[in-house]
Amino acid sequence: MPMVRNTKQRQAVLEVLRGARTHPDAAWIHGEVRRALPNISLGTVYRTLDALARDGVIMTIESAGQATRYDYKHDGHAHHHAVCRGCGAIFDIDAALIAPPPAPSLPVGFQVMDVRLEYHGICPACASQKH
Amino acid sequence: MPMVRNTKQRQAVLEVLRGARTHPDAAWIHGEVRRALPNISLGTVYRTLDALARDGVIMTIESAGQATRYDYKHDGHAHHHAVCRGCGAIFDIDAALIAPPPAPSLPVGFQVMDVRLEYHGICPACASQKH
DNA sequence: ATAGCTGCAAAACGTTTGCACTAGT
DNA sequence: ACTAGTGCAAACGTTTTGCAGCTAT
Repeated sequence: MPMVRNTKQRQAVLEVLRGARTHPDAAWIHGEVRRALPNISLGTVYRTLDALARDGVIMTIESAGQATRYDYKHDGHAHHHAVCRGCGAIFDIDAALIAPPPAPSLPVGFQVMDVRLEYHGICPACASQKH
Repeated sequence: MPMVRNTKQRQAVLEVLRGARTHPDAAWIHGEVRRALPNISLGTVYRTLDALARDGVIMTIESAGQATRYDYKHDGHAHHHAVCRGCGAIFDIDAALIAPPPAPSLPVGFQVMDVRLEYHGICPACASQKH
């Protein structure tokens, strides 16, 4: 198995993600990390985010037709998301308010790494500007 | 409000989607629809899928780094998905086996159009070829 | 008649990758 | 020293879009 190195790029990306109050995409993260490491490349940001997601440190949120958003898993405090179909805004929902999903009939041998519950719809802001 | 036309392109795309036993992407759908309408363009397929998704007739499944998959909502027979992180394969899960999600603390005024529950992980095939 | 819809092709977009080099272990 | 990680830039695959012509209403 591969050894994982603790580079400043990885630290910086994680730091930005941990401090983010939103659910940023790779480009935004790149811009923020640049303030600490001006020469970091977007490619490295993607590679780092990929690794962090595979390690389960962060999670990804894919919205149709929009850039993938990334979400730091704060101290195992699980939460789900409400995704606006109009503007792509993402709202956090405390998982504690939702009953834990029961074990369903998954394919035999399927190893679950992540359960995600998403409410898709229209946020108030987008609903009001509709005609 | 915009009028929706019942073109043969739209009919054909819907027909293919209804008969699909898998969760195809736009390119596959395009190939299939071509058998009925050889001149239909990929752009039209995308525009049609977009409209159908907005109407709630079909749903989209976004996997990280892979093409968006489309899923016809058969007669309101709701189901959820298990998505393989390795190969992108999607397995259906009967929603009847899962407790109905309780009303959570959504943003005030948020109109829910779709609730999706996804189990992300590794399918048996991908797990066996790992070392 | 009049918009909506289409085909085409080009472009935009997010993301990945090959390479030579750097740096963590 | 060894090799994972990096910066750069080019390439990739998916999706969108401008436009002129077509077609359902």
